[in-house]
Amino acid sequence: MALNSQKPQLDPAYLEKLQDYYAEHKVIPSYSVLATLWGISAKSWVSECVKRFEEAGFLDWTPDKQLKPGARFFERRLADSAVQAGLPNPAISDGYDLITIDDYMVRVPSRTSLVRVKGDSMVDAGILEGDLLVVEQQPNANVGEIVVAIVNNEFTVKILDREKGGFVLKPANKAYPVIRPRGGFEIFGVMAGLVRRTR
Amino acid sequence: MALNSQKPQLDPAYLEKLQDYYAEHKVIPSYSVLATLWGISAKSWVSECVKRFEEAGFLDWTPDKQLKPGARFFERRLADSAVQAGLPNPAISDGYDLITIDDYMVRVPSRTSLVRVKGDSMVDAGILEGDLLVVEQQPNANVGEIVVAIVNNEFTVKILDREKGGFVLKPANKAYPVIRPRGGFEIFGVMAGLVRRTR
DNA sequence: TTGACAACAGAACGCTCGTTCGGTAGTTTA
DNA sequence: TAAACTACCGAACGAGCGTTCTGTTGTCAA
Repeated sequence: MALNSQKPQLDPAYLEKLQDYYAEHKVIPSYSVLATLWGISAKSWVSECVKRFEEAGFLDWTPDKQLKPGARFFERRLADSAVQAGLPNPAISDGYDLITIDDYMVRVPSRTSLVRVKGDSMVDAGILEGDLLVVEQQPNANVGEIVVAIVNNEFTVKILDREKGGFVLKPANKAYPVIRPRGGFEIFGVMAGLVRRTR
Repeated sequence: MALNSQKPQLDPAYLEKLQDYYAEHKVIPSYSVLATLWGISAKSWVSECVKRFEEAGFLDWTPDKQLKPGARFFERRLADSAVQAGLPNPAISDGYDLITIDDYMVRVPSRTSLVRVKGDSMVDAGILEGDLLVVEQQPNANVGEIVVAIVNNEFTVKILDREKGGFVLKPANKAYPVIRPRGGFEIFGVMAGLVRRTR
């Protein structure tokens, strides 16, 4: 006989609408607003759906019994290069990996900060003006790493290298010279990643 | 003793506690929880403080009269290029830092997915192999935009362009040819940003 | 010394919240 | 064909919500 282990179905469209609402307002609405959002006219059914999302990890509760986004709420679909014919199906977690961008980028939140890139001295490393560099703050780095250094009281992004005279900062752009600051320089942190918004 | 200004004073410590609470739970709590959080025992006073934060732009209301983070709620120091004495300026600068990178990158969660970049055909646009492209799914795009297209059942990232024969896909790398697929191609979405991890 | 004012406390109130329970229509299962 | 299940609707209810109004205390300027 068929085992009745199938999980209650949850509507992906509901989750998407909630995520879009949250993206706009940064808050989880009340059940009656959720009802309107989802096109449902009974709060009792909203309650049931919320329970399912809760069990699936998309919603959670604060210690004060307030509804809040769950651990999986901010997951993004990672679409793979190989795609089956036609549109990828909208089903949750079907042929996709799910990650959150923050978890992906930030390993040590307390030491991680963002630095906006100025200039084009690192274009050959794929770092463009306006990009946000994810930087792990630390006072030293290895040769070859991309570092954010403080030179003349300004942040500068360069590749750390060594010459006979000591450490130098190499740009990734032939149009710029190697920087050899008198009296050395201070390392603010090491590049751990970058984020760029183009739209 | 510190002088009070003429404007109603708002306690920065209150805002910080709220921001910490929000960072943990991703939700604005109720007035009674706020009272506990702030060490206040009267909801009436919480109401007063909320009004001040609202006037200052740190809090706001949804169309459904629910309290939500305001425009300045996520305002933080962004490590700016101009830095003094080794430490970022503690004063609020013109830049915004974000609580989550996810917020920065994703505007429409339901239509946003991630695609890993293969190959180096877009290096001149600062898009390297292994980068994660943030893609807003939509079936069409404008000429000049960077799109993710489906060619031969595979994702490919290129610049959309137009020739007399119709739409074509241009790489951003002189070593690669322009792609003119027979029978056209399908557009999966438009690039909205990218994230790269280098460590 | 008085009086204005800012920073709270506390109670009272109407309204909205989420829960519960009972009902119905359509679809499977046996 | 009947029982079981799923997906919803609708009313009722008590608890908690945010507002408002009335104190109380401390500080400072006149």
